[in-house]
Amino acid sequence: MPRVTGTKKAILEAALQLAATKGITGTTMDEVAELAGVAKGSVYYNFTNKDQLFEELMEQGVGALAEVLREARSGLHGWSAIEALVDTLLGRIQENSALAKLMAAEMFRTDRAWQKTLFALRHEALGEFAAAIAESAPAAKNNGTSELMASSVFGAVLMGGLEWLVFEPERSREEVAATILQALGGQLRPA
Amino acid sequence: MPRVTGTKKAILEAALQLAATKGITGTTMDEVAELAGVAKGSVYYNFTNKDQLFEELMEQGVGALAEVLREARSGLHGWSAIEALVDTLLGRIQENSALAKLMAAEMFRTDRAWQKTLFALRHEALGEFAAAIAESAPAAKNNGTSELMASSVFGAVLMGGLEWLVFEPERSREEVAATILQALGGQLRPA
DNA sequence: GTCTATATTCTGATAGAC
DNA sequence: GTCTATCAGAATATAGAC
Repeated sequence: MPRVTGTKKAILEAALQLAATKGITGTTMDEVAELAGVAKGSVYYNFTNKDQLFEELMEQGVGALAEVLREARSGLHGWSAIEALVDTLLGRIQENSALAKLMAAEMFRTDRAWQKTLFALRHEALGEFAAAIAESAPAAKNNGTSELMASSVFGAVLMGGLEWLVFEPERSREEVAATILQALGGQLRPA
Repeated sequence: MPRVTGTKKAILEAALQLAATKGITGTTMDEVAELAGVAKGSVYYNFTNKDQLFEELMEQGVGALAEVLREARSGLHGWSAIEALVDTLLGRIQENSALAKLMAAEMFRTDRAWQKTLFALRHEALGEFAAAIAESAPAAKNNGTSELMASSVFGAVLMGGLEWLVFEPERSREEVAATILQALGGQLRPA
């Protein structure tokens, strides 16, 4: 994947920022062009149509996330791997909250043109969590619930992270990471 | 809150089903009218405009959820209360997956006309989780992270529940509830 | 209360000059 | 590669008959 620069990059960035607050359907190509500082014709020169623009956006974003998670887990095992994944995911949510909002909104949509592409990348990103969970909780591995549990853990970090950034931004990242890990680490259940 | 019946009810139900798959912005008033089996004029007779229709929809849905959670927790404490809340929320997600999808998509939008209304109800629903968590994890209560932890737990159930309904519908509800509770109950962390 | 018909605005997309 | 101008269709909302 060659890195995107120049006009194309500006358009993708503008589209991401707009879609994070207004949603994809609520974002118009006119707005994208204006925020990117180019004419609408240039948007259509770089992307076939609106669907293709947002497909490429999601593909790049989720693809990069999956790669970062893979690196974060490499060499680690069990609870340490889960800690690293949670911390890394939270970091990505902080640095790219626009993409996080977009993912939360799009993750369970089943009517998109790019559904298949997104599903594959989603599966890849969740797979990192599932693998770490299978190591840490053998019971989950045996009855095949690793992926389901991975979704729960991912959801905990995503919702917790967005709660932080949107409603309690005064907290430190360390505090938020620790809080989420406590919720997942059995602190809720008495010994 | 008087229960809504007849035409108004049909319109709200149609709007919910459509918005669950196409999103609110992607749902047109023509489609709502058609699915509800009424003319568009009747939609505008019952609701001032599109925003007001969906505000009422979200208000009813999230309000009912908050009430159900309150009942589920009453009389219970500590981990038992959390178990009951998780199980009840999962049940609501199963029975009303359309609303669950809508909530996931709308929860962190900050540009909606009805943002304030939704925020208050969201806070109310999360408050049930936060209260149970404050009892169960005194540390969270002391440093004021109960609400943040509540968001994480809510996110775990919501994402886990939707993963189940959208991607692994062959599983039983009991199995899903147990899996999510394991993730939250410290099964991931070695003793 | 419900309908049909219509006004008006918005939006995705294209054509063609530079 | 980028721009301006423009079209065709869609979407919100209203008016007025029944």
